[in-house]
Amino acid sequence: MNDGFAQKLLAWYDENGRHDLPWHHDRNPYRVWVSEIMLQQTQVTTVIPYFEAFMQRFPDVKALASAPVDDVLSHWSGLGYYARARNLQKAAQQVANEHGGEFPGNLEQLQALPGIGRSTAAAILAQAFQQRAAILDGNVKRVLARYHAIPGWPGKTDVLNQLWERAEEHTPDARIRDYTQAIMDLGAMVCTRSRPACDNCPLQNGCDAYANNETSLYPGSKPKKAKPEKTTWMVILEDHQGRILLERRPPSGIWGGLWSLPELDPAYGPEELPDACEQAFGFHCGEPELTSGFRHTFSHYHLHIQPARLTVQSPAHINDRDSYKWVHRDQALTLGLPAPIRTLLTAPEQTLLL
DNA sequence: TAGACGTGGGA
DNA sequence: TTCCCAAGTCT
Repeated sequence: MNDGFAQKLLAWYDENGRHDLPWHHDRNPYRVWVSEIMLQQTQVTTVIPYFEAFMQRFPDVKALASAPVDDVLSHWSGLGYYARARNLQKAAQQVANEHGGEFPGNLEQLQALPGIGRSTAAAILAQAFQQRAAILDGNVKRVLARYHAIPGWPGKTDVLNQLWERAEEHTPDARIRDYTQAIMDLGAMVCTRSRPACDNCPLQNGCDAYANNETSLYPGSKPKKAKPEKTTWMVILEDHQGRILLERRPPSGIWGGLWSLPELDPAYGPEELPDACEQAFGFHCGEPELTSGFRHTFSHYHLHIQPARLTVQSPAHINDRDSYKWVHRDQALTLGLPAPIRTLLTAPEQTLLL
């Protein structure tokens, strides 16, 4: 399409875009890939320190492929969506073993790697290989939904298909790397979710939503549903050496693969916790110390985390050595922990008023 | 296809 | 306080 969309965007980008993000330096497929995975559903300012530390520890595909998975997860601790980290390493191993250590330079083979979908594959192609490919992230969805006044929530397939069609139309042959960055920058800096800066927008002339003074209607909002409330015991089991028991969470599900505090069924009453511990872990505990719990909000539900601290009375030995370990607090903080558990262990005064 | 999957910031 | 949602993908 030759309506000047890309040209206007590129001219704006040259003057106003973000040209100095960490992954813009030493640009290669590996760095571009890692940055794109980290940036999924995650804002730039959050990603930057994680990206820097990750690159220090895992400078190339080989380093990532051969690292212990716990090491990878510990560098992801606090970023969220931990399947991204597990898939990242799986993909690194596939690149190392099936592609001779070099990233494939086409859409199909990139998308075949775990964690890389249509948009991320296109972003890698554009940024690292300078090949024409259309991306469609949250920023681009917002820009295009407004520019073309496309109604409906982008979570619906037909809306999404319309957006992809427009994304493909506008994507130019030349300066694909800059264009890809430019349209994301416009969405992040000008065509923002609330109070877009239409006065500074290079696409104002031609924007259907602006023409009708209806920018707030696009993109259509997601249908709202009440979040369920869940409750759990999180037990802080402490042995006579001052170590606490950590449990490795199952590979799928919330906080998959991370180390965390053992959970106990919320149906147990406080006085039943010692027995419950004996049943679950095989050793006897003293009376629990209870504190006020706190609520943690996830995307799909609220979780009431009720901490209980118990001192282990009998000698502590756990059969499942792969899923449990005794560590001191300082050691625990070097592991991949869920953010609220990290807070609980780092700043107990905030949650544990003992 | 709808729901699962984290966390932090803005309104 | 509460809701929304951000460089999406997987099941």
